[in-house]
Amino acid sequence: MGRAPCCDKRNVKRGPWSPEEDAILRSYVEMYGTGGNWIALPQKAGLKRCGKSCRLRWLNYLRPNIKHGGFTEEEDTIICSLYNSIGSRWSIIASKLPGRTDNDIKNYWNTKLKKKFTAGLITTTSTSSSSRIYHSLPTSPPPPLPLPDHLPTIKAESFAMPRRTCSPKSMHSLLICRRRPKRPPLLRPRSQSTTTTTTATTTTTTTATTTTTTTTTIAVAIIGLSMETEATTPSSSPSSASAVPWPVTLTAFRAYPARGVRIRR
DNA sequence: AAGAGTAGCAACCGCAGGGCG
DNA sequence: ACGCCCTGCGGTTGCTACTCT
Repeated sequence: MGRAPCCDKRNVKRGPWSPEEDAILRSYVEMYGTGGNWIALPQKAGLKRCGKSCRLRWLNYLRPNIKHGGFTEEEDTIICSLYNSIGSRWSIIASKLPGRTDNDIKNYWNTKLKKKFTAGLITTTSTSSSSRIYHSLPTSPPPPLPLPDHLPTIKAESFAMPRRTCSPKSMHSLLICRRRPKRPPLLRPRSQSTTTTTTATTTTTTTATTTTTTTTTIAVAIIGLSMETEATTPSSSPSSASAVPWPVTLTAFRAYPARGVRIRR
């Protein structure tokens, strides 16, 4: 039996978000919350968007406390250390960097940091033997290790998935396994979007969210690595996290030029 | 000045896995 | 126990802006 699509793609708008759509989504979520159902949200809010698209837009762009660009050297080091240790678990890495999204970190890594890291311009501060081993293979995550027979069930709150409880199997998958094989390239249709050009500025003061540092420690224990992540991620400690109210967030809307519609290959 | 090449990044996709009836 | 629904994740695409020739 095939999987039901998350939405009717014929009737949803795709492509870049317009400032108007952003405003609608922001005001709706701020007023009513997500209601625990992103699928139903766009209809309630009056948006012709897929629920997944709304969620993504909110999480990566509209949500308060989001920082864009301007990665500090300290953040670079944290990202590299964690990538060195756990590979491309962007959500986990993002949970260590308040105000950063996994998408942002992923993009930053792919476009800039990977090159700097491979060129040796950034060094991780981890001194464990395993980290040293993986440091020699900076572009690859650690290889999969055998799944132990008896693993405890662990609350996954610190994995930025508060609703979930990780079974040993899913924890293994989460930490080690590649999720899926590569799919063939696809030329996706892009929707046309409005041509409005608006610049808006949103100022948000924030209170830092305390992120526990147990995440990687647990992960490391499970996969049998002796990693000193705690020591390598100074900004992730609860005390320092709460002591650093990260700066005011400036959100500038981009211009949204019209784009052509492309046909799926 | 114009075209080609490259970088940056927002957004999309499909899948895995947990929740819940 | 089972199957559907929904969320979250990581990989990828493709458009825009920038740089180079």
